[in-house]
Amino acid sequence: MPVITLPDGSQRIFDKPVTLYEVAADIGAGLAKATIAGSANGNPIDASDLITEDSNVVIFTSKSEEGVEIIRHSCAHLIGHAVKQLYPTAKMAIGPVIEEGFYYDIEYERTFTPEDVDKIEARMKELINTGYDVVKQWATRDEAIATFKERGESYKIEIIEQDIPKDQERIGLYHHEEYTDMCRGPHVPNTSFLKNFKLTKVSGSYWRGKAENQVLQRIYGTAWASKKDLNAYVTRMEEASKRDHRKFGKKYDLFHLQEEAPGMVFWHDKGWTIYQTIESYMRSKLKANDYQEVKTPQILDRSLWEKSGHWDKYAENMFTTGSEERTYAIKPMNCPCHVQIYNHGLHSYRELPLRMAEFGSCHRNEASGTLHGLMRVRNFVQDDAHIFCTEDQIESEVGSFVEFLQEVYSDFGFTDIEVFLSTRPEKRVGAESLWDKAETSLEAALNATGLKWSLNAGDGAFYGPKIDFSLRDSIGRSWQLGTMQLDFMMPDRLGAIYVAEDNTRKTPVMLHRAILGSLERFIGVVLEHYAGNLPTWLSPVQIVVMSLTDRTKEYAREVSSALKKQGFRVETDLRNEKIGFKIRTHTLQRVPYMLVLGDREAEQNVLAVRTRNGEDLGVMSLEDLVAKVDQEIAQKGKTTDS
RNA sequence: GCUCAUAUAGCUCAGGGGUAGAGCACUUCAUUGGUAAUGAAGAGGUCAUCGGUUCAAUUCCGAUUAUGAGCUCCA
Repeated sequence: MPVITLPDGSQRIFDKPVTLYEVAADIGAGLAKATIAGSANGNPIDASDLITEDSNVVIFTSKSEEGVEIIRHSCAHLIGHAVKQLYPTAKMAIGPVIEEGFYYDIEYERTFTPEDVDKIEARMKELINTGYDVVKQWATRDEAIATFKERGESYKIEIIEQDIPKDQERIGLYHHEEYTDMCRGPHVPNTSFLKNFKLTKVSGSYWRGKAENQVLQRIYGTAWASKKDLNAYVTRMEEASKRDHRKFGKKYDLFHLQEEAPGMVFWHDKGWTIYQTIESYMRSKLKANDYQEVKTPQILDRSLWEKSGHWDKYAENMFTTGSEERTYAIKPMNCPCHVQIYNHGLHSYRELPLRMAEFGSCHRNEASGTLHGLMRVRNFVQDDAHIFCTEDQIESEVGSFVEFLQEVYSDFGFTDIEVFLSTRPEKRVGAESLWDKAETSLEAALNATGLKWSLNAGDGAFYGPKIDFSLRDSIGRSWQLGTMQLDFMMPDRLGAIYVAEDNTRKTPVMLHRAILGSLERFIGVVLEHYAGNLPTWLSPVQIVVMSLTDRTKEYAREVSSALKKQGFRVETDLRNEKIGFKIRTHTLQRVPYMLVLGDREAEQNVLAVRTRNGEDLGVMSLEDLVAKVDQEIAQKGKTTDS
């Protein structure tokens, strides 16, 4: 006699065990038809599963997040059905759901080509159109093993033997006509729920993600509740690839990378202008927030890195070099250097917190396969700083840092910030008790800021736990930029001390912090965020002055030099070309303001102003333009211009 | 680093066992124009690097380097 309680609190009483589907049908025929799966007392169940006891039941349709996730999971199974029909010798490994989609890892004697993927997708569509029922069957371990043995699915057997807990007796098998897959489920009851999918790519992967294992082929796909959602996803992906910062790097002549310096950027004039604009902005912000700025060496003797712990825990990421039988490391971080500066002279507690910033060039030997444009490089500069303080000051330092960070992000047009707390990783230095203390105090400081945060267990730095700040860009992608890392280890290892109020010598706490992270990466993020339309304060060229005919060349030169004197970044286009051509060129280069100077303007000593968005601002005086652009620059990224 | 793919002019790309082509950009000439492409001519490439096969390799094969996608989100 199960009593079913629905999310709205209403109850339905049945005189015998019922399936989820029957519960839905009892509520309404429409709901029954839309039912994908559900949950009973919080446990996900299939539509065909029997509910035997009193339960709180939730029904998932394609309108719920759970429903969409199940659709994706079932699509993965459908890859299996199609692949086994087309390529009977393939072996299916695992087919999980990922963010916005799914994949299936498959072993096959040759690599799948894009044509194969097209074929698989076409077969999947055919199978969906037949609208067959997915039949679930509970099996014992032995039955499941026998089933997969018969089918030659060795990966499935390995999963049963190695991954499914020994005390779990029931295993869910899902029959897609002649194809059978194993899953904890739940799954859709019929393939007609799977219409809105698309296979996206194929790539290599390893069984269980380990490089020493069998190489598998991974077919990726995406699936959605409706055609509209699917199309929106496809558009979003296209939009993201249009925004690729590497394209902008070439198109706007900002930077390049070349074979001889993998992962290290050649900044061209225009890219370097953006870089310097950001760096000097940060410099002024740091001054305003009571940071001192320093500069330290790039190459230091191995002994220092041994003391700091880097040589031990970070060796594979460090470049080394030698001279006269000494070994040096090229610095991957600035922190040990900052402790050296701190250690010159004796500090009183009265001097703390002492905030030390450096735009120091660091090198990290990232694995070659991970390099990616400006986003993942081997040589970069962070807006790095270390705060030496007492334990009591941690909370207020974290608090003022968060304020500082929010201010900076909003100047770049970012408002959507996510916060993560990362705790002790496997590879670490320092006693457990110190880690306990560090994690507790960082968490307390984080709570005091009132920010919402989530836990990222095991993701801390080797010397301490950290808070990471991610932000979402204009198309919803998340980028981890800012960080605040608490370090009880390094000051002690490198002998930093201060004289406390009671005249004893104590070890300060060190906070490693950055707001933009690597400037290289940050510029990549900003370029993609604005889709190349940098706000005027960041634009490498802010105004272009164009002569209409050779008669107005001289006037154009005068205007141009007057604007340069005002501090604007100005280009002068005196080429013997038609004005339409010049406008096109500079519009495509996304220059915010274009000045057309013909005889009329020269006579009246005015400027005809046009924007990169095709807007004609009409005629104005030089003073008016200066005021307008100055005001826009002062607003930084908080403009609505795009 | 590993798997797969890619590498041709400054850029975007076509081509193919007998040493290469387009568009844009560049240079020159004509044109002096009013808000997203004036016309004509010209110049420009050791076809990533190093080997192998071949009468002959940019093309086929191998290695190297770089680049791209992926390699974590567990049946």
